[in-house]
Amino acid sequence: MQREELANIIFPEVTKTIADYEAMYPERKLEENARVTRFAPSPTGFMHIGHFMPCLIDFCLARQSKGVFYLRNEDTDTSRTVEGAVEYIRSILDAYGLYPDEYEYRDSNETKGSYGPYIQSERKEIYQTFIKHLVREGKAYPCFLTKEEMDAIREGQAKDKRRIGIYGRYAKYRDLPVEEAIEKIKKGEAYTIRLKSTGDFNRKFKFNDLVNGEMEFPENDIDIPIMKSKDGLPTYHFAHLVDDHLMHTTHVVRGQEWISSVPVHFELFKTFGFKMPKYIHIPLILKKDGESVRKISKRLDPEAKMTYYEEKGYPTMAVIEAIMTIINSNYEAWREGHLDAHFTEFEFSPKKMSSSGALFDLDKLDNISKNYISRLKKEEVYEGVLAWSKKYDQEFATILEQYKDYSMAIYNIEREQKKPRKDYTYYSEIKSKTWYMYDEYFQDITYDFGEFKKEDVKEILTTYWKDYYKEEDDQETWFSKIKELCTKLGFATDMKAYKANPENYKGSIVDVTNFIRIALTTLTTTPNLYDIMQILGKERVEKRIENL
RNA sequence: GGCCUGUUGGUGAAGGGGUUUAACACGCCACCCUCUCAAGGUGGUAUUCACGGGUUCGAAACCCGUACAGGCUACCA
Repeated sequence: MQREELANIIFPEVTKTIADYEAMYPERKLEENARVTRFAPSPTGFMHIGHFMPCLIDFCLARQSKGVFYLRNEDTDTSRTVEGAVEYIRSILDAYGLYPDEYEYRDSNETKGSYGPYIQSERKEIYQTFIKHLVREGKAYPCFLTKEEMDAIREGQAKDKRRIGIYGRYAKYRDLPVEEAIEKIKKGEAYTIRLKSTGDFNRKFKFNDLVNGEMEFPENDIDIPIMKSKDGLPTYHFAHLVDDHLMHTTHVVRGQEWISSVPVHFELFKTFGFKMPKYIHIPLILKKDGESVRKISKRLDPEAKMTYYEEKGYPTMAVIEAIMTIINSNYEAWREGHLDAHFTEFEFSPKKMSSSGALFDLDKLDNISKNYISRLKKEEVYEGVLAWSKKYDQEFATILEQYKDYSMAIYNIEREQKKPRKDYTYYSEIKSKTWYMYDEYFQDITYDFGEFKKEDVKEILTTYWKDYYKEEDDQETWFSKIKELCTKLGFATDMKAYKANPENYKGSIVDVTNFIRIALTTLTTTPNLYDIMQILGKERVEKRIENL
């Protein structure tokens, strides 16, 4: 048979059959409704929030159903593959606690799972086995169209307002006699393998997407490339078919931009008679751009890249929380009732997902993060700032290590109470909110007392220091002493009385406390002054007042 | 050009024919509390669900058109 010969000429080294592989990768032994999901990034060296969101869903789906979540490296586009990209992806997954059950980390030679290889470039022979089968059956063929020819076809189609693509009469080589194809290959002509589509564009088929519900598409009639001429690797579509079949993926979670490929995937699965996985096409994350919106872009929008959140120092769990609220809007309500639960305990529902694109609201993230940090223990805050600083501010990290308990005391101001303070939104801003507590940063200070004369202020502070300050005072005593001082010096202690007749006083208690505050911190806004003074301790307080 | 999908406030959204005077959260504004902040409290923030038509006693919800927006239309994923 000539097709057999063609198949052997194209794939001389392929000796296994599809059945061999299916035997190698049998049905997984899992509980009834267990979901098998995968995170399948291309190793391009960055991680987009548009990849992270489906990954989170994959993880939840698998964990909630006692299923499997595996990592597959989609490196079929060798020109885009970047060194170290997989390590980077791994570092993100680790940081966010999204550990895959099956994976293959080539550099550290770690691998787990019996459905591998999990790196597509190492699966070449598997794909080719499937393609060889198609060629043998006459369901795929070598296509010798050059780039120039294809450009010309496309231009012609655009000009005639026809659909773009290699289909029908444009598929010049689909009916090329097999012996001619063999001859061309023997002559060394470049070719790609295309699927010989049997679809009819005028016929529709129904498809059920878990987010969008029932959808209708025209059948695919384009002879899509399934194997590239350059290196014999498959295209995405074909790798999807083979891998998700052999790895027994039950749910494919991907962005909406893939929805238009459904007809292609539908035909591919039908051609082999394989069962299609369920699809969850999730909404795109959009970005406001002037008046309109567009898909968020790693080039244009810094917040599209996961590194943005790391650099700013958002706790990873806060980022997860924020994305979960986009994924299912009832997540927030659930969280309120399950403060300590792990996010995977929330039951994700694709039906509850909006099918239209969503803007990622950074204000909302800030709020979530602020609340999250406020619920942490002082030790956790300390660890968080330290870890961030070690990476981005070594100097501050050294100071933090030197003053560990002191720093934790700062983070503990009004923390251990029912409604804790919410000062910090992300770790990178903590230094700018606490710098004055460290003598190392409290240098070359200038003070601004507004309308008050520095001499008068000095006098007041000296009086305070000599006659009133006692380190061991509790907050109540401390405050009543300040009031005494005010009364003695002609400052109002009752704000209402002061506001009614400001001319009767030199100033108010606000002014006096602010003198102290400024002397100790240079600022007029700080957390509770009493706490600040307690933490600074007698020595520092004295030194700073004297310094003035 | 073709195919597909959407359209409820500043943002995420709930709601799938009457209990919606459109939930909740974020943001914003005001006031209260208060030694400054942060927090907290109270209230305000869509007379209306892109527009036009229809179905109906009744529509944000159902149907049809229009407009607008987005995605895809690679030997990239």
